[in-house]
Amino acid sequence: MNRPRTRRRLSPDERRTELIDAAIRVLREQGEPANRAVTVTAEAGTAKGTFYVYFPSWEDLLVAVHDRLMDDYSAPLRERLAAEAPQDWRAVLDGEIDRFVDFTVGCGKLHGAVFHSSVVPAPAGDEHSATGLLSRIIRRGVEEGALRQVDPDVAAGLLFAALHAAADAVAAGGDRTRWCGSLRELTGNWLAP
Amino acid sequence: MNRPRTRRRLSPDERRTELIDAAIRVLREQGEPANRAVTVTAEAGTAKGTFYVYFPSWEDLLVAVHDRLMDDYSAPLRERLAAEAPQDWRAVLDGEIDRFVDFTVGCGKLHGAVFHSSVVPAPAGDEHSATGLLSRIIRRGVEEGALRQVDPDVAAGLLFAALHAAADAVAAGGDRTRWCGSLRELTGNWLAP
Amino acid sequence: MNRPRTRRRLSPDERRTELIDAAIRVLREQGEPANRAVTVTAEAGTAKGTFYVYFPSWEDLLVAVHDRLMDDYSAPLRERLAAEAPQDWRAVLDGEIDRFVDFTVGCGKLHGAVFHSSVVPAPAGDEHSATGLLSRIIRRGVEEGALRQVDPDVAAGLLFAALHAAADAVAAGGDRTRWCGSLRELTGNWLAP
Amino acid sequence: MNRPRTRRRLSPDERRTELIDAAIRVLREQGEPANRAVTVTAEAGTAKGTFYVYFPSWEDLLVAVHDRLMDDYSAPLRERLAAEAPQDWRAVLDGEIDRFVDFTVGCGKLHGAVFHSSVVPAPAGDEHSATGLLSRIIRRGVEEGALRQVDPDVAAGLLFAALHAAADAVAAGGDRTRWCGSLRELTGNWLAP
DNA sequence: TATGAATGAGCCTTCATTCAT
DNA sequence: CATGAATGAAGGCTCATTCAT
Repeated sequence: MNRPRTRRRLSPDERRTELIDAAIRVLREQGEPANRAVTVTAEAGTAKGTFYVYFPSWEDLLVAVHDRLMDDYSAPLRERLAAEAPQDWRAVLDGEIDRFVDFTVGCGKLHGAVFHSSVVPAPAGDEHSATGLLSRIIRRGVEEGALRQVDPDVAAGLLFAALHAAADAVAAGGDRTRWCGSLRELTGNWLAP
Repeated sequence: MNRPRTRRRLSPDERRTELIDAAIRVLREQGEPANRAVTVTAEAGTAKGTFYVYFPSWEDLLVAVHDRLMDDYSAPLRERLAAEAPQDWRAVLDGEIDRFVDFTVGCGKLHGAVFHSSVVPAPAGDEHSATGLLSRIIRRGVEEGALRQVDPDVAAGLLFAALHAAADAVAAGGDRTRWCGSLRELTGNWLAP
Repeated sequence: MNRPRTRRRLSPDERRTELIDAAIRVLREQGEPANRAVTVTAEAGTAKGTFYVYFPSWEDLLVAVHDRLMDDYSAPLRERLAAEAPQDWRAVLDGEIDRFVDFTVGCGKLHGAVFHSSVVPAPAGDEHSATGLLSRIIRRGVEEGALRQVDPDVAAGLLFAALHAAADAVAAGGDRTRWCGSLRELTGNWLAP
Repeated sequence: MNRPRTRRRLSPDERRTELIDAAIRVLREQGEPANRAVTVTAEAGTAKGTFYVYFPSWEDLLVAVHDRLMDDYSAPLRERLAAEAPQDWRAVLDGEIDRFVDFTVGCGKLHGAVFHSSVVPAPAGDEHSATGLLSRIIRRGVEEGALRQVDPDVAAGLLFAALHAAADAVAAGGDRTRWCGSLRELTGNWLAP
């Protein structure tokens, strides 16, 4: 009687990836839904119980989503940081302003769920966190004389907060040019050597 | 513990105030608890049902708590803004850095529950919101030549985010001097005319 | 502080009457509301607690409402029954068909709340109940040869049910002429001697 | 009493049936209980939450119970109506008087909960409703000359009400012979051609 | 007598998680 | 591995009733 039409047999990695993909779609559109495991597995086209095969709890999924997004976002930056030659870190920061706002706005409601969550910790030193990346950029900028002498970790925290605020404001309907412009003015006056 | 044998009959205003006070105590120490109405009324020494006499839902209480905190915090600033004589708005902002961080750290877990909540909206124009206040300060500063020409609303949003980040960091164990110092450096370079 | 604008001091009977009036208004329009004591006292313009001064419980109010309605409705019938001279009881029953349907339709939602309620018992012998009245009419009709020999109590029960059904149907939008006509046909063939 | 140590996993249809069965038992004996979901699931030997897996609300269960009872009761009638040959519809109605009273009395308190409920609507045309069935019987009877020319829908409504009243009276301790006899007299005189 | 703030038992419902199949 | 029926702890909220004023 209970004949599941197709018991899609995937490799664990594929299944896991599908769940994360589904979660990203759900979070982007609805934010954190009620009945989280059900909503995500329905979106992924699997059974409710499958959720717990791959993630002991919702928070574990959130961490996985966070890591995925950060990896995607930070790939070009990590590449840049891997290069040892001096670079124009001021320009890099300027570029990140737009890129970060675009990224955040594109995330829709996902952003609040994943990044404002107290669940996903962001230790300053973690190179996979947003502030971790900014911190490394600023450190390089300071070392290479492209930026004013500031405390890289603290500056990264402040900058990230400001970026965040701008992105949220734009996502909420604020004027993109105005926010990004002000942000550029802020970083310019603050971090120029 | 306290078993008041008799009903304490209070005026609605007093009871409401007691409930808000109790909620602030609870939020400060535990953050948002499970069984919210029960926890708050127990702290207030009243019956569970009394909660719903005064607040149709938890969110209504949160709004009341938010308003109370903002009113308390903003009282001196509103006074300053009421005065028409020119003032040293740079110094005011510098002072707010410390005052805001102190305030936020003193809020403990309350802060996240009330201010990160999507429940309590903070329209830019609202003079009772934190950004609304900052915006008015910055506007005055710009008008009176104490601050660089910036977009007051946007600048307030960015500044508030940075203040917030610093306060959160200090609350989480960060070095207060370092964060406030960096913040002062940021505002100094950014907003000095 | 708590100064009730006017503490209307009425004689207990007036107060009681006002509450019953208010209950009838409420029941007619909303049927049995949620928060019954509150709804009725609000309609009556008194305080919630006053309800319990006059009625130990909702059911007691229902009984009072029932008695009031029945007294009003049955007044002409009781008068007729008091007269000892023989009467055309067939015509009386025919007339009651329309009067009862009018009455019931006019009651709106009140009807279901008060008369379908298991709370208000209607002992067959009770001359204040609808079936009690019908029973006495039928008994007189049988005794005076105006009606076929039937069991008065049982016939009253069946007739009342049929009247009720017709009234409910008309209240629900059924065709009045059709229902009353069929009812007249029923009683005619059934009860004619 | 029964503590099933292990989860009883059934097909949805079986579980649903068990819940409806349990509900019928409960309603028959207690009428509509307080804590409805708990009472029914306890009777069914399942966990409270299981109720909501099968019925979004109590009213949905009531509808299911109603349908089940009507299907059971009406099965022989539907069969009769399916046959095209003329039948003695007077005798059928006479038979239904006893059968309906038996059925209703056997329902105990269930009857009021399910059939007096405003939740379960009974449109006149619905062949699964009691009046719908009676209506079809009367229509056939009229067409085949076994019954007087009456409006089938209206007559069905009136007849059903009378049947109901008799059944309720018998259930409440009334004399079965008296009520059924009077009912037979009523239908005889009313509907004989 | 009248008031309306206060009470708390109790019902409804959700949903994270388990586990028999 | 995958499934989805089953679970039950937990929280939200209502409202009949009480009682201090």
